[in-house]
Amino acid sequence: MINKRSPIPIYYQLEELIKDMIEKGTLKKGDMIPPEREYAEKYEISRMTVRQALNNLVNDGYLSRVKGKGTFVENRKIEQPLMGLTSFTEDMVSRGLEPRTKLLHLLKKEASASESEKLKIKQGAPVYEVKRIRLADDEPMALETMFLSAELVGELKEEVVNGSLYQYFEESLGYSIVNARQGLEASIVRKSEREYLNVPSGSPVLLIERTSYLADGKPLEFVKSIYRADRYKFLIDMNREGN
Amino acid sequence: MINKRSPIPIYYQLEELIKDMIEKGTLKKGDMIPPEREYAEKYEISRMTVRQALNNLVNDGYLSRVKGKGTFVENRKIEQPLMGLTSFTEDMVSRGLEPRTKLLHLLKKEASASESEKLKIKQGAPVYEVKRIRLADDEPMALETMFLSAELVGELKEEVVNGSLYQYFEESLGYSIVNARQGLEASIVRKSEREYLNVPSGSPVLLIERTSYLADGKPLEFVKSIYRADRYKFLIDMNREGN
DNA sequence: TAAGTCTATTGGTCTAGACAACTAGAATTT
DNA sequence: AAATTCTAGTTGTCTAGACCAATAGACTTA
Repeated sequence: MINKRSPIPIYYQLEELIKDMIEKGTLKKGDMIPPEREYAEKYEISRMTVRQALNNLVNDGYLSRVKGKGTFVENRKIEQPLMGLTSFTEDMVSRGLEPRTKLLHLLKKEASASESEKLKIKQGAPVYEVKRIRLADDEPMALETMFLSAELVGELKEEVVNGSLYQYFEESLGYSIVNARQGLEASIVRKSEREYLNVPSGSPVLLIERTSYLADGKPLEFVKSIYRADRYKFLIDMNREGN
Repeated sequence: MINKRSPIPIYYQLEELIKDMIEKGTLKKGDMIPPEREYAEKYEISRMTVRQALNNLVNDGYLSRVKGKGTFVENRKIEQPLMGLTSFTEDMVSRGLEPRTKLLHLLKKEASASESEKLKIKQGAPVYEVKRIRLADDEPMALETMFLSAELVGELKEEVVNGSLYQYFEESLGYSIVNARQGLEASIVRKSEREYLNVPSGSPVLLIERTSYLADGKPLEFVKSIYRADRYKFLIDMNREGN
């Protein structure tokens, strides 16, 4: 449970413990969590330490406090990593659809002029081009072409490309996307795309281009996606913090 | 400076005190602020109380801490209006185009079921429906239909509707939009829209629906826009603060 | 019945320390 | 001169309390 002799701070251990329960659904939105004093007694730690853990979870949007009542589980939605920027996988799951990916090709090549410009690398530098069909409930949802600087991502194997690349970047490479720029426009499906998307000629599609940036400002990826308009609506919430 | 007998929490007083110095420029970016123990001694308060103040400022992006070195002033977050949410007028200007608006109609009516739901008002409550053609460099760019609760905006005159409504809301009514939810999808232009947008049959269009919320959570407006895909690309930047 | 009062429980603020971990520069040793 | 060690100063973690403020339900009173 909680290891007081661990070099990992107690408040952090408690934080992860509660966060897990929220993410696993043991604690649902609106539930009241045990009072601070109870945590303190149960784990034989100071209440201030409990509060440090809870404060962090409140700041991250997992919990909210009400004086005199208790501390309650919030909608995990707020914790979205980057507003409006979710991976296809997460996006589909949140819509109640089952995501799947079909790899069309994965190739390593020299960066073209436009690719090098987007990724801010030298022309001719090695890049990966990953082209995939994204399915939801086994029906094509989007056609996606992603460009990655080979220097940043190292060797890219087929197994990796079949899953969620974001997860791979975060968990295996330790990269964290902090900025993204997207462009969205409407268009008509091209002939070459029709066979992949399985739509009739003349169908509308949503073109999404995204460049994602790491903390140091380097672009990690450039992605062009073509979404079926009959199946996909791009949703985005925006807000500014108080003050 | 700091009043220990005030009902205002000490940590909050200290917070405001430091925040003021940052905003007034007494403390500049990169400056190291006095060590926690110094604040504690100077104001005769506990170091934990100082830390509570500093923690809040760190969370708000005013300060950053470096273990073993000190606490430093950060670049004060730029007060972005609302990421990705600019008025048509601002949007066009930033693209180097000259915005113009042509009013199609301005009418007051009773809210339909869907309108009342979007605006969170009672069905049958008075709403304004404003339908406008948005032009850029005198060429149609979008067709826009906006719904507003009459109770919130009071009387809406034609003169007002011909300019930037956002400006009117902010400056004349004192409303400030803090949240917005947008949905974007691709479609094919409808026959009824073609004459306004001046595009051939079968042309792709970008449908944008937006609901804007005030600080108290009330929706101020619900807007449906139809943009010409051949002229308009929706651009959005996203970022998350530190972490 | 209705209104007011008490009480237990909750989170909010605050103290006065302790020791750990990290940084940078000074002092020492090799 | 270079490498190592020491030291002062910083933030980070944690304790074991104290009292305040808000809530909700039980209880009392008019």
